[in-house]
Amino acid sequence: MDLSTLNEPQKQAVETTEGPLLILAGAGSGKTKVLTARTAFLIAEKNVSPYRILALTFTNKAANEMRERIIKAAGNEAQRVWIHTFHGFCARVLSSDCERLGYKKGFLIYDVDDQQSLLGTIIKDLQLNDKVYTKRMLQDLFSKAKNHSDNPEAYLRASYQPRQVMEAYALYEKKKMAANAMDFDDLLLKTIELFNTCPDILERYRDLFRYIMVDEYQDTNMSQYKIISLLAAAHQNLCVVGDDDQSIYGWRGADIRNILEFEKDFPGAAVVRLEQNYRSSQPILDAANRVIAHNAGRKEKKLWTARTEGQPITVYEARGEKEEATFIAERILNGKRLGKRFDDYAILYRTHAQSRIMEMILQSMTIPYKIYGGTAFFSRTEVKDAVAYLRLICNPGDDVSFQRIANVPRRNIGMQSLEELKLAADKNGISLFEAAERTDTVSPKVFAKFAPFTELMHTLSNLYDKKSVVALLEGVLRKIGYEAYLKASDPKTWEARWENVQELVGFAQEFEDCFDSDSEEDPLQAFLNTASLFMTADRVDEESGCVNLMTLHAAKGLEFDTVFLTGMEEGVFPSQQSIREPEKLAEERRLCYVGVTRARNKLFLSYAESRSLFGQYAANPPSRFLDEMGDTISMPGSGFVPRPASASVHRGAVVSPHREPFTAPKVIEGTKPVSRKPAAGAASAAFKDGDRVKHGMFGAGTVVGIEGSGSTQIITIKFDKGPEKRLSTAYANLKPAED
DNA sequence: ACACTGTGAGTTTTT
DNA sequence: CTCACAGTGT
Repeated sequence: MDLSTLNEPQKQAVETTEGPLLILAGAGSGKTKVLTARTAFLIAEKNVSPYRILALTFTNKAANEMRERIIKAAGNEAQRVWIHTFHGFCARVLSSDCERLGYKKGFLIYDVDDQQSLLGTIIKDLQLNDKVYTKRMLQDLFSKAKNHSDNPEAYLRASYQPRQVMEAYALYEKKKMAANAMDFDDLLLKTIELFNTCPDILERYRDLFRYIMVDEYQDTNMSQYKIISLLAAAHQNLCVVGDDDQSIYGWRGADIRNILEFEKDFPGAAVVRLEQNYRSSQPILDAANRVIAHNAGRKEKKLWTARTEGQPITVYEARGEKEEATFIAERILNGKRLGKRFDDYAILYRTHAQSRIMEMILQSMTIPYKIYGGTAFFSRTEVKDAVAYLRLICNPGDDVSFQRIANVPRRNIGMQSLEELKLAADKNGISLFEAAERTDTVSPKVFAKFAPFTELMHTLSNLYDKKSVVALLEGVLRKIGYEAYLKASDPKTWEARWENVQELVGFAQEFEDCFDSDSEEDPLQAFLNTASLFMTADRVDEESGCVNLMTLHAAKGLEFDTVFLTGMEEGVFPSQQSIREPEKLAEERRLCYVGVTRARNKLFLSYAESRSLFGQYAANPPSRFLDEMGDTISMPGSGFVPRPASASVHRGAVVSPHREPFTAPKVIEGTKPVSRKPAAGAASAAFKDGDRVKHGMFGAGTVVGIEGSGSTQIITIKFDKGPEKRLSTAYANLKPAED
């Protein structure tokens, strides 16, 4: 096998096949390449059967990418390598043996929306104060408990949760069991339970998987750690890849200690550091290294690159978020003129809320963009409705789905009828569907209300030939007149919604094409579980030629030619709720590190003097992360005074809501504005290339570039002492030099 | 049963 | 500001 394209540490990581191995893979250091090569090496050089290799990832995307690349490197037999997400792997393990835990064959997977609606009924059932006990709060609490302990109930009790919470938890678990369903966290926990209570099953998998690899190890939680440990206990051939500096999911139960203490947990572990970065230029890496150095307790590593030359990082101070957005949009248009593509650009922000203004400005300048994240495909109402029909056909005991679609499309079934049915079902210990079909449980009136629905469901069930999910889905949509229903319910959005439904059909088709028809599994069953484990229908994302907008979290694992890191302000990034807690602040810093290292060639950091938050203007000082980057970046303008180290800064001050609007005067490129309002300082003076200027702080320099005009004009100056700087003419203290 | 109106809350979210 | 949801009115 040819390992010549690998560098020394990479080669070492590939060739260390026996025993525990920790690969500390810095950003952009080629970890996927190493994982792929390592798998190919095991198959080709060590004669390991592909199906004895288990590779675990977090996202479907990562799993797919790895599968593709492994097949490319090791040939078709590599298809039999077990490459799964943690949840997908657990779902697979459980689907063959869930009966050993008291589940019926073919359990359902409840996603967050299903959980929420179930919790909603529980809050009602237990008559909890819904101001104190919200769906969201219970969901977070239960998930936290399940992420931190394999005995969530004990965990809740140990944290002194009130009786109400304990009761809600018990009922939640009971109802889930009654519906033969598991939530995402259960998939992991129940797998542990299965392994612990059925030694024969654990033995089987231990024996099967001789080599185990885990991607993004820094993001594993307690359950995932336990699953890995159980499987790897005998042979210890466990290879984990990760970067403690990129651990950004602590708030979701990821335990950074898993990676920090790997060598303790698996004695004799080999450690390989991948520190050569193949992605970014030196200036970008310098800034990244500087920021992350402010975190304590790291696995020390220093990224380096052979690309020692590179464009300097640009820091931009905007007055408000509109100006920030305008600056970015202009830069992109400018780049486009110079031959860049729109999809070379990524705009990153801390929270989704920040995307609004960005979108607005991009739209107004007709720059195509796409937003990652937002409402996940399978969370869309119309998609969920359609899926709920399939779920109810598959499992009539699924009360969550029953409630969702009993009145969709409208069948004149309201709260009243539903409540009576629920009561009856509860009393008799049967499902809503069963209760609706029995004349002895509810009043004739209510029975009559549900009769058309239950009859419909029987008709729909008969459409299913146990072979084609697509045929079933299309039949269901036709029979319920879903297109007409969408049209009637919202004339503005029905087309997009119907498209989503069609997309679901497409997804089903894709699934069917890949589905092994010889398998004993019911295709519908398998389809539903696959769908539950997919956040997004990835194919929609293929659109190219667009500027990429996403949160910093969503950017992990991606790279772009040019990255704009926006909202670099205290209280925004780092976020307000993280500032006080050192652990959380450290995670924000890692998030910053992730953001910076997404850029290949050019990085922009921007902040706004004030921005509108919840309808008010809040002025925030520049992010401490800018300070922490030190002289690897240069701060703009004269107005910048380093933040005092003490916390005496008055945070979140609300400044006058009557500030001037941030709109730039509309001018045609090249003409001199007549600024509608004189900008602060000496800004109205016009500069041109080659002009000598004097800056209040940086001294004398030469103008080497001008972009935009009016209050958004940016001027690039090469200062005699020091580097190039980009300044806003409106705010920088600039004067024409006399010399 | 459904449409309307007022209130309150508002990170990040791989599965 | 802007969305989600609970409560009110027809």
